[in-house]
Amino acid sequence: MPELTSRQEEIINAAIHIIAEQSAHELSMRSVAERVGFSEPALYRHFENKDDLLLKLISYITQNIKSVMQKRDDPGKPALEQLEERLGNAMKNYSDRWPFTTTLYATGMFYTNPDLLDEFLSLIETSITSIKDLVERGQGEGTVNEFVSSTQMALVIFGSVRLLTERWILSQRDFDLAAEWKNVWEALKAMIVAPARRLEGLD
Amino acid sequence: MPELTSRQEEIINAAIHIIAEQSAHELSMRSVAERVGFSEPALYRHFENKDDLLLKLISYITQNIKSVMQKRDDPGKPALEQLEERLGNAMKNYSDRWPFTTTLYATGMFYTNPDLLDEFLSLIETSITSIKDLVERGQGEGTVNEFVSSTQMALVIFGSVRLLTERWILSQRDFDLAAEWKNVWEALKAMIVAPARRLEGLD
DNA sequence: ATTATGTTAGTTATCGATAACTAACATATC
DNA sequence: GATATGTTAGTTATCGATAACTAACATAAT
Repeated sequence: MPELTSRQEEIINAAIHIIAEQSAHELSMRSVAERVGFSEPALYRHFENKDDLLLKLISYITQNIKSVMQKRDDPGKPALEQLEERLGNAMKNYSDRWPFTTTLYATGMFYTNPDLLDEFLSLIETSITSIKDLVERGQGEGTVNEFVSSTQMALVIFGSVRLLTERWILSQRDFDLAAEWKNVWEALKAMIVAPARRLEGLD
Repeated sequence: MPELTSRQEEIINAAIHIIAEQSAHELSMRSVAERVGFSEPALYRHFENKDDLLLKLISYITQNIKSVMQKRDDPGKPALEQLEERLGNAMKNYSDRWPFTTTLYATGMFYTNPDLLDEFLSLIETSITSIKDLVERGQGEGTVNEFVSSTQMALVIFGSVRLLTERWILSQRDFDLAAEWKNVWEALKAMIVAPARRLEGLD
């Protein structure tokens, strides 16, 4: 996680808004300079080259998203509740900071740069692991079905997060992401709870 | 679905291989012409412009993927079996025709063109609907949990498909997609089966 | 306190490379 | 001999990047 100067952050935010409001292939050193309000060569005072800017931009975004998913585990609170809260927060964050979200999805695999690929993979693996840990604790607490592998369950849950978000972006954000997530989560919860609970209607 | 001449198909396949083996932003009329073996202006005999090529390329790919997901429903076969077969086939298709798959994910949201966005949205909605229909029939047959909305269930299932595939691509396809899907599907099946069946271990 | 020196952060002008695309011409096929 | 399909040679626009320069400011030496 590279330390950014306030100028770098300012430039990166300009770039993010270009990608989100226009498109990824309209992102150029020129368009960024124009948006941030000074000349193009000045950007090279703050970033080595375009790739450097892009890499720092991506890790700026992934860092932000990771920080929401990787909240400290509060052992006092039931795992299932905590998972619900964490995913709800993540969705609210996606929604509030939609330029970040849009940029993340827009640049997804656009680039060949191996450092960028690593950044994406790491974001996905971090998110899945964070979910998996809570799922496992939930299995220990008897609230989550323990006959399904926690790894697979985490993938299924995070897959739902990603797909709903992708549809939201493709539809130009024309529905309420956080509200729609509540519906998906209710369905998901019914699918992952421990069998006994399910029959007794304790969920 | 535009009819393609064999030349157009040849050019499109060259473009797909460039995106898959190099990257989306190395796709230019020049690189396509080079790969297909003749000069750049010749491409304009077959496509109006780059956007036209790109749009036909995307719909060529989505058409191919849709055709696997939209198989005719065989009412004789149990819905759950049929769903398993269809998703397995889709995964095998993703794996075998990986340049298609990689291209689809690489161009995902790269472009602003509304026609391209529609093409992507349509692919996702078609896939989800196809899954939803089988889920609903499964609920009618009593094999699938009917207390969870079929729409949400379909989203969860297709989300798993997408996320696994995305990880596979990001990891440079370094695991066996179809084999890994079997594991995910087993977990998924345990999560969607009807409660009674689950307790009786009839799955 | 003033002068000398160095650093930071901006400017304009320009480079070579490459992008998409076009006009004019050539050839082959039916 | 006309139509389809290719070529060569060019245009214009834009890209990332660099060179040469300067204004503003901090700090150190005299």
